Amino acid sequence: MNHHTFTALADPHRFQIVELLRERPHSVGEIAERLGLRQPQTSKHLRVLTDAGLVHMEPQANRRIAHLRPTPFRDLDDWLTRYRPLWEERLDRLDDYLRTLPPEDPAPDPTDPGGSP
Amino acid sequence: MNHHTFTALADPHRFQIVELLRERPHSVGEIAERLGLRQPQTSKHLRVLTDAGLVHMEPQANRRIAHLRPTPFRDLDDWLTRYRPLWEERLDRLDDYLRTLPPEDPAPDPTDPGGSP
DNA sequence: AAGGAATATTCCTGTCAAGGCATATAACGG
DNA sequence: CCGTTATATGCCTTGACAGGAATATTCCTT
Repeated sequence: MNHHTFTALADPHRFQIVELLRERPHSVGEIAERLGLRQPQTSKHLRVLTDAGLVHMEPQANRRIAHLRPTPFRDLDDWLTRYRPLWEERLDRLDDYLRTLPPEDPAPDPTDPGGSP
Repeated sequence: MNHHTFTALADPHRFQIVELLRERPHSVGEIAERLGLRQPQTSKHLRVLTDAGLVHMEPQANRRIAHLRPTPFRDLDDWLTRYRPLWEERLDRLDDYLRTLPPEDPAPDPTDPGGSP
């Protein structure tokens, strides 16, 4: 996993673009309009996504159509595979998992000076 | 998917921490030592990871043990599910996929004005 | 060739995040 | 209580990045 994939997806607008492209390819203008972005920022975001390998721009006449590229998502899925035991074997070590939950009893506020006359 | 997950994983050091915690929980000092980080930055990164919900800190005597929390990874996996058709149905629309690859034959440069004396 | 539409690039600015360093806090051993 | 270990926090500086506005580029149409 190269961190550029995460960097690209970390920006909310870029994430929206990716979600939009999941349905079908869109032109730059379409993306800008449907997401309420300005055209220059849309182009910039698409450049980041392209450099990260998430998106491929296909010139088509006057426009440029943004496609999602499968590879990085597959890589992400492969990477996640090594984390699946975390929640799939959860039942085998439930006690371990329970320790990741906050305790039930309301612990006294640690910011409270505690001086209760 | 909240973008904090991606933001947390976008930093190479934090990513390394997560990869380290995948094996087993580690204390702050262990993480700092094994990754060659300074202790304060390690604490800061762990705070970011904790705020993003990726990590749970469990006090244990003098130390604080960092555990990986399964939920965000599962969320990531669920989110990715909607993208799996991208590469799994690739064969059904191979032509569409091929268009995301650069052309094999050195096509004439479209920016070339074409004037060949 | 000219005008227009679609997109990219540049410059600017504000914001935010990461590392370095010093220091504060917390829990342990004696 | 004191010193030590483990960790957190605060302050500072620097670099990256996102958005805004203007402008450049590319391609189409006529």
